[in-house]
Amino acid sequence: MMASMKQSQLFTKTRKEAPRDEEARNAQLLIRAGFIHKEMAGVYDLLPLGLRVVRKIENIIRDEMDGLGALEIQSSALQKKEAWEQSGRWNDEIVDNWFKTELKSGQQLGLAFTHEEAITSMMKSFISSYRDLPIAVYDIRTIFRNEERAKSGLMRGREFNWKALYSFARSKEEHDTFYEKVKDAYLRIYEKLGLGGSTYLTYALGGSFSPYSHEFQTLSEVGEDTIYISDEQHIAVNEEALNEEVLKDLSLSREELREAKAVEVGNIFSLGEKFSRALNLTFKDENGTEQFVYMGSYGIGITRLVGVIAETMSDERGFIWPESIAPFQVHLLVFGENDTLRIEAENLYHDLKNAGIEVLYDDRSARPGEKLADADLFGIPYRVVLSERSKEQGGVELKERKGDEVEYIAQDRLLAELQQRIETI
RNA sequence: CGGGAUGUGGUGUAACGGCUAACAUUCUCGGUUUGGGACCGAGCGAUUCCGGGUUCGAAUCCCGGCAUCCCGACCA
Repeated sequence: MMASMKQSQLFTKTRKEAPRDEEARNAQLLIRAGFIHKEMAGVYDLLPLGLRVVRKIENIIRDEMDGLGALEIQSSALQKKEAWEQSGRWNDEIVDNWFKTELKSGQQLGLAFTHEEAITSMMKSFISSYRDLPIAVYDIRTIFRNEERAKSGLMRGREFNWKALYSFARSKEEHDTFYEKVKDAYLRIYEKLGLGGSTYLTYALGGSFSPYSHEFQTLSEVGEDTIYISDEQHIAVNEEALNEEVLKDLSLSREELREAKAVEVGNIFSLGEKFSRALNLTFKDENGTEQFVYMGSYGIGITRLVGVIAETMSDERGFIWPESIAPFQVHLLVFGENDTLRIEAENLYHDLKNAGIEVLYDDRSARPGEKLADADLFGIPYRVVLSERSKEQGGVELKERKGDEVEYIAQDRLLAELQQRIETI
């Protein structure tokens, strides 16, 4: 992926009007700005700008996964039926959102919607002794879910990108320690994505070996979940798990909780021996006794995160991406066709680019109005304008997308100014 | 999967059962323009989702299918 580029190279186009077949704000804006293209209901192509956002989110996640000591792999999308039969999940009565297909030979295959079975099966090749553990592997890839009803743009698709982390431990204690570290890593991820304030560690049902599981919910009006928030502890309880037992466990009372709509942006599960028993993933302990591996799985819906962020970090003119995931850091615009200005803009572009700043340079011969409208729509954090007017004011104009303040600064000070402001991650 | 709505140039819309399916935008060409999606002129672009039916005549009415959106159900 190029760090910087000229806008004239961008083949996508912006639109003034949202397509009729999208009602969700996230999809309307992402399509208007040319970040995604709709293939069919619940299925979207990631275009250059959208892909850049996704890559940045992925890299934030990668850093945190690496920090946990997890190693990245790439799992296959085609999965064999046998592993799923061992866990009992091949049956459509149990899992109804499978996409299944078959080989020419007639052998049945599944299109991955999760990887507990596949990874557990795979790890049998690599785990045999307590010396091999603990292990954590993660995977960032496209998965498929045959949703009966796709909805809300990127929020609930049939094909989407996600990150899955699987952990393999010798004991519950070893697992629990790792689980807590993952919890913290997740919170740091949402923080880095600019969702820290609106994302809550949420207690939900579904824990195999505890009264509840943990999920991460981000406030949004388009959310499908209702959560009850404790502002004091910055945690929440999913409506489905709002019972006396859970409240007591968390030392919470109903009175201090407030209700809100939210989107599930991640979840973490202690799987215990559920899959290791089903697929017979074992290790020999120090005494030579065979034990089942204690597992955990941890997911983050990357595409859905793009949807949530698009939904919440935008105004009537377009996106307001946080610096950490904006497709570019700086949007450089030049107005008019004046040769001197054009040369200066070109030089500025190269200076910023060579300094390692990600610049989108609008070198098109479009009119100012169109360039400004596109800049607002794209939502790149810093907008730099070079024009006759800016020259009269002493150099270039600098404006942050999120604010209204316009500053004029000398061209030779621009780089230093930007370097000072732009967060380094 | 139950219910509702909608399908018309690339995009957004209009058109009483009746003229060559209209307007805006995009796009192409020429000209004038350059700080909030400019203006003038000339063009290109449609099997009105698909199939059947009613009618002298269907974008329009009826039936079936498909697609998309929304509500619900569902949702490791």
